[in-house]
Amino acid sequence: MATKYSRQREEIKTYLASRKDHPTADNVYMAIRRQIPNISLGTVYRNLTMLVDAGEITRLRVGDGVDHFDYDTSPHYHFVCTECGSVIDLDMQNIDSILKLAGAGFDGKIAGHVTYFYGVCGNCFKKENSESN
Amino acid sequence: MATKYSRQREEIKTYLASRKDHPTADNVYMAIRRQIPNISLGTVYRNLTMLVDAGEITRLRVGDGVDHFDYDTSPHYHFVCTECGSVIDLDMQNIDSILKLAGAGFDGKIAGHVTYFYGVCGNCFKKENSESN
DNA sequence: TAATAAAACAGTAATCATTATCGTTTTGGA
DNA sequence: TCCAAAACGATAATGATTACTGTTTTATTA
Repeated sequence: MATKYSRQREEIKTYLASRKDHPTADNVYMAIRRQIPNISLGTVYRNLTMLVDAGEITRLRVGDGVDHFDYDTSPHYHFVCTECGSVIDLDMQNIDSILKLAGAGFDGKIAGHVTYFYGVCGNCFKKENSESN
Repeated sequence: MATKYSRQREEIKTYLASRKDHPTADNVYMAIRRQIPNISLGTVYRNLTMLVDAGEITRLRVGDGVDHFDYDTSPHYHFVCTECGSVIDLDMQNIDSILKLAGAGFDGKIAGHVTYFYGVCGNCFKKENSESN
């Protein structure tokens, strides 16, 4: 029941805290192997799930078929580039007011919402306009 | 290149048009087998993807690990029940104004957004309150 | 109506992310 | 130091989806 220390979990937290892109389980696995070469992919998955359940990190599902993980658990929104797949934090005010709109005329209980934005990120847009076409 | 008629695809469209829940590929497969017993699951997947690409249906990703399909391609929002997993249409005004909020202070091009709501649906809420607990 | 090439099919194998299992190692309190 | 719980590494299993392959269907043309 009680959670015990593990070096693997600490390294995972440290790594996630150092990134503002939003690594996948495999990204984490590849990175941690530099510190702990024989870490198992299963260990990465298990610890990521533990940290999500403990509320220490957030699991992001942006429709690309792979889970991303975010050390920043404060409420904020994400942008997904349809060109390069990168997931970027957005600096925007919160839009929980849409919960009221959704709840009007609905007979269940709305607890929250998932929103992400998509389009072409600044980098890809620059690239497109500097190519010979 | 040209699309040819297929009875399988027609049955899939007819089935989807008849439902307002949001069937998965496997739901469609099970249902169509009553009409075409030896239809292949691969055929269902291939046709669903074709219909999505043609803009005749919409693919819904609500974070449960399975794609759902919607015959209604008009812009609208969905609610996902965290108890029973059902996906329900919401009757609410559009919230594309959040695109402006997201675009302010972002250097890329925002093309759209994905939003869904979650909580406990009316049915599950009723059940919870009629149980002896 | 017969010939034919493209499209679609059924059946099945492969892929990919994720979870489960299992025998071994580590942790932390007695 | 002892020991039970927790965590681990390695690997197998799962589940949704996609890819492959030889056969059948569609639709056009002779």
